[in-house]
Amino acid sequence: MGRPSCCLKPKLRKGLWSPEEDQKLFNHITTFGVGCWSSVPKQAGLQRCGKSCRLRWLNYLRPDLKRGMFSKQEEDLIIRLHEVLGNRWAQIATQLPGRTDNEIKNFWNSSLKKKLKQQGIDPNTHKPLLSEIDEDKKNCTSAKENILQSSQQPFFNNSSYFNAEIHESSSKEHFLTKPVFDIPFPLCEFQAGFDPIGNTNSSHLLECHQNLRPALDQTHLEINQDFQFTSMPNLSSWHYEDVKETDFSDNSTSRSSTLSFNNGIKDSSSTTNGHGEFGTNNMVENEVFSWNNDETKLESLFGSFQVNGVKSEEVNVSYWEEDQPNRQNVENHNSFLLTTLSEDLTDTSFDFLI
DNA sequence: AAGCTGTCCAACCGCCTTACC
DNA sequence: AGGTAAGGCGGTTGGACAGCT
Repeated sequence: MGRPSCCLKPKLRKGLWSPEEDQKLFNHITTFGVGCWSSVPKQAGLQRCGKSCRLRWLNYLRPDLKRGMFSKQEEDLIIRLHEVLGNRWAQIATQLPGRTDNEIKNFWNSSLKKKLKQQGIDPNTHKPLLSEIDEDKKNCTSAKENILQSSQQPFFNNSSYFNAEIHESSSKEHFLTKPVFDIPFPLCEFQAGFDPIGNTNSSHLLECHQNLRPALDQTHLEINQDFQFTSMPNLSSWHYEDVKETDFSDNSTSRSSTLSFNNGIKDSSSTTNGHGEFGTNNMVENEVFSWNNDETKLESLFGSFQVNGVKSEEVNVSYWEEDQPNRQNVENHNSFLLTTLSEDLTDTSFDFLI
């Protein structure tokens, strides 16, 4: 038996948050910042536990949240990150700006798992489902031939996502002609898509880098510049010069009324006191989320980095810089490439150079 | 229109880790 | 060193909603 839930304390509200509660919490956080969550309910006049307040803020009220449907790029990225990280939603969420772990988790459970299954991919292992593996075995002429093939095409053979639909020959060729470089990367788990005969050269990581980066870039580019809230109808009474009612039918699944604050507000990196006056809030700007740090996140995944204190060779990232026309090939990504990363990135000391 | 069913997602639960005393 | 509180995270639940019969 664990510790009793903090929400079991008497007089504490549970369940859905009312707009009034949202406003109280939002006003409190934007005014005082994030401090001790356990004291927030009392200070904000809420009959909630601190944990509930924290969750509400992180998953819903944070102004940096990106609402609406996941883009194809985000979808691809989630799949690939999941292949590496598993159900570590919080870690996955760090690579999707504006998305919460809860949101990603829900999206995975409700949509992506089904989609992968429909494609004949086991969402847990990211390998072909057993029935398909059996079918593959029938089609194989010999085990020897398989080994030969895998040694020549170390990842494609075992790739869960390698199929005619998503891998055009051009991208495949491009993949196979990648330069080789060695970095001291922890090779902890290569059960998915890794060359069974030990072809563990770092070109795979480079591929990972090269294929994922454009997707990330695209994801970041697509981040809505608007600063928006949903399901906070009472907030509409605030006065913003640039507030406008916006139709998000193109990209929003919100069932509630939606407000959008345009660029002017977001660019100010400011928060509101509820009266249309914006004051810079360091908490929002720096702690909760910093758009300026997006690049840092990307670099942390793909740029110069250190593993357990050992600096990598600087990765040549010219692929997406020189090969801009191929950016549309983002969808031809190779999800398996990330399997060259450590199974447990959290246990690895990454000293990223910013 | 009413009832049923499936889907989505916000929120809770319980466990683990960390910080502090 | 041990106890406690708080934060963080992943799994799960239940209500709201949409679609179908």
